[in-house]
Amino acid sequence: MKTTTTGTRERIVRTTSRLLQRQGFEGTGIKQIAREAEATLGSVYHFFPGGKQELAAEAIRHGDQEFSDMLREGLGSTDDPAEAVTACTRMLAEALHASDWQDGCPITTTALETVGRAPVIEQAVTEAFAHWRAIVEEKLHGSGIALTDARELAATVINTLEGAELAAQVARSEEPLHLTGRHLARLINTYR
Amino acid sequence: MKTTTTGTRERIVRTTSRLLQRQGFEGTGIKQIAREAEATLGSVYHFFPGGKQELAAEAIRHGDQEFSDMLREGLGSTDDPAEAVTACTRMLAEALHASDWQDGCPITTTALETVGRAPVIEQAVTEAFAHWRAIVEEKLHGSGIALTDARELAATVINTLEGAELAAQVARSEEPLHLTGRHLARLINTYR
DNA sequence: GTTCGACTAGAACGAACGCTCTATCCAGGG
DNA sequence: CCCTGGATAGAGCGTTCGTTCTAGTCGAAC
Repeated sequence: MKTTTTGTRERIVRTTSRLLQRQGFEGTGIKQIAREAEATLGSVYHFFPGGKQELAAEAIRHGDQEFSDMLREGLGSTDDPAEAVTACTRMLAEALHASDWQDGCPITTTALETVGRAPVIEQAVTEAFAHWRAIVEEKLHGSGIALTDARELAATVINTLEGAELAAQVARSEEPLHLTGRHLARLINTYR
Repeated sequence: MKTTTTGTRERIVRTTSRLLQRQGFEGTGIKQIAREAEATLGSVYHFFPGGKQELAAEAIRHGDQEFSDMLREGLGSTDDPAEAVTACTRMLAEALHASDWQDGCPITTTALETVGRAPVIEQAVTEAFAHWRAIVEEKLHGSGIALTDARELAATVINTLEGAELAAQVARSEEPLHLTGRHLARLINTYR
């Protein structure tokens, strides 16, 4: 049955995504993935014959979608681009706090662990960052900011969100994210 | 002889620091550390009876010092605080490029992998971030920026540097760091 | 009713993991 | 000359790693 099929595959991907987010690539074992996804090793290698790397790449793409959705929701909450970005920091802070500071960026840890040594994963990471930048860029440009400025700002917004989320996770505090929201808003407003 | 003693210990710490920077905590084995530091397993456990975690914490403190020195050097290169920060991004970009995009922030990967699960390491990470913020804060405040503003800006400067370095590493390009330098300078200048 | 392919199931492989343990080395003090 | 204790050396512990492989289940197609 198709339903069961895609069900198992998706369960594996989602579980992998969550585990990579929380414990990274090297800290997550395939057997643990199978166990927590309630699948067997055979199933995992059936769906992902490329092994751990292929599975991780797919999980990164899943995390990409997840984060993209959140960005779109936050950015869509208001017309003002500066306020829209702070809405994103607020959402990130809430989600991070709610997960007891466990769920930071879904791909950062894996990205850092595999940079320069796992091309399949690296490409998924590169694409994810490009997607996120594009989403922010579109919002900023649509709010009247010149295209080049919007593109550059978008890159800095994403990078700063990454850094702030790391800081918030380590400090177990929403403050770094809220502060980042204020500073990014201030920076954006210098372009209008 | 004392020289030999401290020599071995320090060789182990430096090697661990470099390996954690490049492959993270979970991706680095104690036997690999011993091999590359030209020490034996016995020596490693002699100096670090707390095992891998104690060794990692010590390596984090070493990376803390390393990064602190670089911050001080970059920030000291000019009086203007905005220019001083871009000097740091320039130094980071050069170092990252020179290492073939391998040597990013010395502690980020390990910090993310162990957050919430290895208190000894977490504390070393927390202290490192605090040191770095303090260094930047002192520079900004010394340049005439109000204390509260300087403190907040310092936090954002460090967080943004972290995010930009990650982006530069993934993209194998100095551009994210240079761009961040420009944006941080712009943000800082709004406070004067 | 049989054949087939997608999927499940888990035993087994060699290698590596963190760590413990005993043995040895060797300089300085008695 | 022996003794002591910091430092070195590495075999070996039990466990887990990623992966491979064979066997079995089961619905659909002919």
